[in-house]
Amino acid sequence: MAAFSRKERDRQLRKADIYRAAEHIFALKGYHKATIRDIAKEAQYATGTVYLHFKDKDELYLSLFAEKLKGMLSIVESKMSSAKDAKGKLGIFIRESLAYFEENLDFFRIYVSEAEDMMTAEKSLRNTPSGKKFERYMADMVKQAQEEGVISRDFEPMQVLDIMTAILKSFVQRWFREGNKEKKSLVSMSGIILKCLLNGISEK
Amino acid sequence: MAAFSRKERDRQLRKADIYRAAEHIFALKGYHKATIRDIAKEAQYATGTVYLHFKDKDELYLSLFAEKLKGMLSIVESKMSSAKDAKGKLGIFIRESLAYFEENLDFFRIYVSEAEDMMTAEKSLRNTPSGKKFERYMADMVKQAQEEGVISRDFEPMQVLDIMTAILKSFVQRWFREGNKEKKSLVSMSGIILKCLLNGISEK
DNA sequence: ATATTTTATGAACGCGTGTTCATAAAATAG
DNA sequence: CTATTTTATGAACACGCGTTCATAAAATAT
Repeated sequence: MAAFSRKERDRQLRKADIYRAAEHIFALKGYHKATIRDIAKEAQYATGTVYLHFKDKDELYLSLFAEKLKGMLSIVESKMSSAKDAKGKLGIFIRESLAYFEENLDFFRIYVSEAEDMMTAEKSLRNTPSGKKFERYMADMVKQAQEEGVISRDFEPMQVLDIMTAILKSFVQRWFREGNKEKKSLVSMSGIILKCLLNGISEK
Repeated sequence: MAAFSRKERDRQLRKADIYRAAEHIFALKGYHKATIRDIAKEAQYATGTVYLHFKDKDELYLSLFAEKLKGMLSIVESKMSSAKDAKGKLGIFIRESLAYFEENLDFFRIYVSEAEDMMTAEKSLRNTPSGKKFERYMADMVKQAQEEGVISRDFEPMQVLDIMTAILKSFVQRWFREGNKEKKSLVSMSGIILKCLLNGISEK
């Protein structure tokens, strides 16, 4: 029993080594460009050893991801419970999530941009004449809105674009996920999206 | 001259065939899982023919992406010019973007989730006990907030989570992009993020 | 009709990488 | 100390896929 327990502990240590290495390599190169060889080398094991602990690359990645996120959720949730009203909880959720990100920067680079290679597409547009032109146009629009007192000056114009894009994407994603193609058109959601963007999720 | 022009036209037609096929296949399988063979087959050409029109897979993907987005931007921009104030422009931006998405569904499935295979990570959490538990916890928090009159009932609880995540991600992404690790901590942005989420980008 | 140039074809090549497995090393048991 | 079981190793294998290229077909010119 004691023997088993030590062996098991050893096993866990090895697994943790590999986890750490995987975290680092995945964060550095993204899922596709990270190789098992990379990870094994970083952990100072031979390639095959990784397979003594994980069924395959997918399992390694997914379990790593799940583990991290689980850790974050449990911390965030426990901190949230100290607030009594929902607004307080919301604030804590945001602050504690950010704190956890900051303590696990390596990892959350994955979360923020899985498949960062593909982002080239969006980036490449930003370097294109028509892309730059559009960005300028939008930035000007935002500045105008700020002068008109419609948009707060707390945000930089480019940041407003980021936020707009993020919210838009989130609604479209949700729409795809629900297969709403029959029920409701995307365009019909314009109103609520605009409201969400301008006034946030708060009442009134 | 006429001969040249017809040849050129033919060439463009072929290229368009391949574009269409690529759009379809990329949208269906994502960048990595889509193969040149797939695309060629869909376009009813031989594999090698694709390379008569595009240097490599990357160029095909990037130019497709740039072309589509360019088209969208020019339409959206032209429609926006008909509004005089910034708020009107904003509304048009959102509506026309959505309309363009809807007319190019195949393609925008790419845009919305490049590398959709990787999303498995986030999804897999949603199927995990602790993930489900957390979702319930957050949903309850949102409901509570709605009862307290803090969050509008216009949004479903789950949708609020989506929006929160999207905004959070957008801020973190920006932070990474700017390499602000020295200047400012992530946590210090909690306030503005909460404000953005609750009250949107509008003044006051 | 024949020769010449252009375009299309898809089998073959090269390479990267996930995964396995025969072999060696280490740990444990007797 | 020897035998046996467990664990580690990394070369070899398998496979998918981007890319090329010798060959064939089609188009064009003579």
